[in-house]
This record gives sequence, structure tokens and C-alpha cells, in this order.
Amino acid sequence: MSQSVRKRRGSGRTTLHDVAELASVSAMTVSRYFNNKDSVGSDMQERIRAAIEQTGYVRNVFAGSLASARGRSIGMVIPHISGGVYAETIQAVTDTLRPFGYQLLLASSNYSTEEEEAAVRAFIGWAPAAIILTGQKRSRKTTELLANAHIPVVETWAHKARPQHIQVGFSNPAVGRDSTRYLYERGYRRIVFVHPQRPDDVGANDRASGYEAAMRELDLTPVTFRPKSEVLLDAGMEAFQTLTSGRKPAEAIIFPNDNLAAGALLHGLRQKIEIPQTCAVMGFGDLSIADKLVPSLTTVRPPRYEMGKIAALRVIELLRALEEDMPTDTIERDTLLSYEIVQRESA
Amino acid sequence: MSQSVRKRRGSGRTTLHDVAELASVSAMTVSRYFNNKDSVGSDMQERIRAAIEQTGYVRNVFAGSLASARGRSIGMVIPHISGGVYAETIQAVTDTLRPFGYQLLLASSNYSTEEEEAAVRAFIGWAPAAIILTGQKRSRKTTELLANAHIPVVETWAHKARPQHIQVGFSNPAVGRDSTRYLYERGYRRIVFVHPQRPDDVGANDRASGYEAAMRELDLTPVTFRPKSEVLLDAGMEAFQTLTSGRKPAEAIIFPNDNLAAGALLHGLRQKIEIPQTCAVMGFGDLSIADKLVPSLTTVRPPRYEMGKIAALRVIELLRALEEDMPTDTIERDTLLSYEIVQRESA
DNA sequence: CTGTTAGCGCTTTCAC
DNA sequence: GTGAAAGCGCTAACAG
Repeated sequence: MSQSVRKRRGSGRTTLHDVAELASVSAMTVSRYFNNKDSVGSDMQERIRAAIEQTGYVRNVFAGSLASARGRSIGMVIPHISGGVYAETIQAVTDTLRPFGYQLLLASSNYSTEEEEAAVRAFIGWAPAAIILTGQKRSRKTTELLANAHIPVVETWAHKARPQHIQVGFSNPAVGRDSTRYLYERGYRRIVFVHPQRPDDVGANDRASGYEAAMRELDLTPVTFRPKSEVLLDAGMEAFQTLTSGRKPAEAIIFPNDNLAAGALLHGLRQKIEIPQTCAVMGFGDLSIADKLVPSLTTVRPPRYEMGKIAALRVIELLRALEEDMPTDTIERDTLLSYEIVQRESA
Repeated sequence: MSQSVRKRRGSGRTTLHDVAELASVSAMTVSRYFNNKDSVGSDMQERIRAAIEQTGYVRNVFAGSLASARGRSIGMVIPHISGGVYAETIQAVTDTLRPFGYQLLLASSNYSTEEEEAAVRAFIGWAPAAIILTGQKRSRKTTELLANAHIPVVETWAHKARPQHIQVGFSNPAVGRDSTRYLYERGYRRIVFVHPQRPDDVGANDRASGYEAAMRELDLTPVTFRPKSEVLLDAGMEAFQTLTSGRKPAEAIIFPNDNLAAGALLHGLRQKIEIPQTCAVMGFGDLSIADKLVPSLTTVRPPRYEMGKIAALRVIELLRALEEDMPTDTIERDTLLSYEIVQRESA
């Protein structure tokens, strides 16, 4: 047998052909076995299974994806890894995706459109089957990259009036409006909205808009405050301290998230400022600590897990439809989920 | 020109050849440009750059990885996404890896050896350049998979006496021992250690061992408690409530992590149990909320960011050495990092 | 239900 | 410094 002069190292790993040889079938049959076990005869199934077991074979994702021009991953960009806000959504996405064999590619944008762009660019090279984005501001280049990729894009967390892609989210302006009305109904009038430190936190900005609209509807003057501190808890403390002192102290404060609100509560506790008597506090997110704080935190619970789950389901539906050349217009493109005001002690 | 009868769809995306054609160079030159800009002439560099810009070309990772048998990803398995404990380590890894162009593949094991095995198995198919694990218990199959993959493995968070791989971590038994001694020195005698709900939380178990050893050295009887609740904060409350009541209440409690300790503190606050007068509380982790709680939480700060950073650096060093056929025995295989007892009000 | 052949898009190897 | 050819490991397309 003449051997080619050119030699390449190869990875040394077990390949499909090794398995096929061991099972005395063709490579194609083994490939079919992986994609749909029942498309091969039962005797072969058993032989293949044994050969895989014996060799410890693991499919090479690269070769498969290259050949089929279909990635086995889903890219997801979130604003931030820590903070715990997105953890449940990520968990939901991985839970939902797992049975379908997709690997999650995760990147955080740090609330920056530039970093989001970099993440999307990196993803594209991985030919993800789809991309899930959390509703941040988007750079033009990112939009372009997404469009050129010709893959399903699902946006979650924010619900936009004019979505560019499939979206699964809740209305941030409505949260802002309802929080404001909730406080109004409980008798508070001097209601202040605290901005997040991240100016690009679109969700919080939208909640601010809702707050402002509601205040005007109620014939009240919207007042907002933007803390200087970059640290979440410190920012909450700073806001609470500033807004409860002075000549016309706030009667109630809406914080952009539970972390800031927790800072306020802990500050109140330490300074012996009575909440909600002196000043009511309302958060957003319903983090696990919210009902444990003293006083417990009145907040808004977004559908964190549900958003991830439905976003992932949309992705699966879309991919299946595209794969089978089915029409995609029966797939829901715009899912508005509800949130819940969780009434506790702080407001 | 005769066209092949067999046709495959192709992904439709811009390829290296498209760029090469536009720049009037060979594909190989463009490939070289990506791997090392200065290995091609400066005039070509400019033409290639322009062609890439114009086409919006993004390299196909699959084709490249398949051809070179070298993945462009690093797999990382952590016990849990939420909780905030590992977020900083993940951040450190991504920060450190980014300039080298590696994509992070992240999976959580949910503190389960089976899920860890599934994650590692999934990773292998992606031919990661290396794998970073957090020190959990490992199944035999996982060890086998890792060995067969022939790639660098770095373990972090836990520091083991007989490490199987390169490790970067701190000593959990030492943390348990030092926490115990710290409390002893401050006059506490009836010191109880609370177990985490996850029996597979190896780190916490090791801290428990350290605690037990220290107690015996001090001629005290080790007492441990295992809460029934699965919810972190609730488990802390449960432990605190149980251990401070009864005939011989605990004088000090060491919690396996700050979440449980926070639950205890908040319970004390609500029930008006004075901490540390009635019972001292010590945590582990130094989460951002630790110094904001009332009373502020005495805890232990592990080198969260540092571990991720050094683990990633080890990976980079190893990969570089392997790539250039350098000896790898100059690379530090065992890095023991220090932690810090953060003294605050609760103990 | 199973096998054969070609080729996905890139990089390795060799040649100039 | 640059190019041509071969092939990484798998799957689409076609044939039986």
C-alpha cells in the first residue's frame, strides 16, 4: 500500500471511522446513529453502541458543524455575570437547551455596546445556530453583524415597541408606571426615582420613563437622582442618605434594582431611619434576599426564569422550522410577559 | 466551465477565499495574515485588511479548528452560576483569556458529579484547548475523559494535597481551622459548624474537617449542624434559630458560606437576637453584602479573582509551551494562595 | 436501511 | 514572503 508522502498529525483522537470499523459498519451509519438512533437497524445499533462505549468516542463538533454548515451552539450575551439578576435566565436557557444538544456560548457585555459587539463578532465565527440577546442598546455594527449571520436572533428581558427580532420580555415602562402608581395609592407623593450607575442600562432607563409619565399623569413632579458611587450597595446607601436629608426629603424612593434598594435598607437599619415611616423603599428584581431584609423589600418580580425558557423555546421552534423548511410565520414573534409587584414591608 | 452535479448548499457566508480573491492574493496569505500579520508583506496587509473590512468577513472557527486540530476555546465547569461566589472567578478567566482569543465554554455542575461529567463530555467534542475545573468531587469516568483528551487541566478553588492536575487554590481545611481559632481567641468556646445543604460541596466539607481538627486541638468538642432547608438564606435562619435555642445554645457559629450567614444575621435582626453578644456569626466568601449587613459580617475572603486570573495564566503558559515544544516542567503546577479573615461586627 | 463519494473552509506541508 | 495541494472528521447528496 503506497502511503502519501504528505503527512498530517491528526488529533490522535478516536474518530467516527474507528468506531465504524470496530462495529463493522460504514461511517455513515454511525453518523446516522448519532443523529437519529432509529434510522439504523437494531442489530447495528447495538454494535455501534458497544463500539462507542469501548472507544470512549466523542463526536468532533467542528467536523460535524463544518460539514453540515450548522452550529451546535447558541450564543447568549448578558449585561453582567454577577449580580444574580440574569443567573436564573441563563439557567433556564441551559435547562431548556440541554435536551436538544446545544452548547451555550456565554458572553457578558458589561452594559457596554462595544463589548456586546465584540461578543457578537466572536460568536459569529462559531456559527451559532441562534443568538439570544438581552435588551441593551445595540451598535449599528452589531445589527449589521446579526443581519449578515442569517440566523435567528431572540431578544429578551426588555420588550420594545418596535422589535427588530423575536422578543420575549416584559415592559419596563409599565413597571416604572405601576411602581409609581402603587406608591401613590399608598399615599406617597414625593416619589423619587433613582437612576442606575450604568447609563446604558436600557431597562432601568425605560422604567424611569414610565415613572416620569406616571408622575405627570398624577400631577406630580418627577424627581430623579443619580448616585456617584459605582458600587451597587454603596450607591443605594448614597441615594437614600441624600434623598432622606435636606429640606424636602423624599417620601418614597424607587430604586432601579434590588441591590441598590438593599443598600438603602441596610443604611436605614444602621442609621435607625424608619422604613417605610420616614421613607418608603421599592426595588426591582425580587432577588432572593428581598424578603429576608429588615424591613422586607417591596419590589417587582420580573419573569426571570420564564423569559429564558421561552426565549430558548422560540429558538428551538425556529431552528426546527428552518430545518424542515416549514413556514416560520406561525411562530410567535412577540411575547409580552407579565411581572408582579411583590408587596412587603418597605413600601 | 463544467459544474459538479452534486451540489451542497454551503453556508452562504463570506469565506477566506472570497477575501483572498478580492485582495488578489492567495487564501493562504490571508490565513497567515490572521495568524501573524507581520508574516505577510505590508502592501498585502493593507489590501487584505481592506477586503476583510469590505466583506465583513469573520473566520469560521470550525474549519480552522478542524484543520489545525486545535480548539479555540477553554472549557470551564463551576458548581453553580448564581450565588455570586464564582462570578468574579469567571470574570477573571474571561478577562485574562480575551487578549489571547479564546472563547469560554461555561457549564455548571450544580454541585453534581454526574452533571460535571456530562459537561466535560460535551466539552470534549468542542476540542477545547484546555479545561478549568473547580475543585469538586470527580467521577471516575470524568477523570478518564480528561485523561483521554490529552489537554491541560487546571483545577481551582480547592487546593488538594495530592492534586491530579495543575491547581490554583487555597486550603479549605486551613480556613476551617483558622476560623475556629479566631473565634477561640475571641473567647468563644461552644463553637458550632453548619454544613451546607449540598453534601457534594467539597470545599465546605474540607472546612468542616479543619474545624473539627482545630476543636480537638483546643480540647473542645466539635458540633456540627445540617439544616434541612434547601434555600440558602432559609437554611441559615433555620440553623441560627435551632442553635441559639435549647439548653446549651451555641456561643458562635461558623457558616459554610456568607449566604447562610446572612440568613442568620437577618433572622437575628428580626427576632432581636443580639449578635455577637448572644451568639457570634462567621461566614465564608466575603460577598459584597457582607460588610453592609447589620451587624456587618465577619467572614473569610478567598482570592476569588486571583484564582481565576492565575488559573487562566497557567493555561496560557501551558498552551504556549506545548505549541512551541518547550518543556512544561518550568511551569508552576501547584499554587497555594492565601485567604484573609475579615474582622467585622458579627464575631 | 445502508453504503459511496464529494466537499464544508480552513491550515499544514511542501515547493518556490 | 508567497502559493498549490492535500486533508482535518464529519455529513449532504445520491445510489442501491
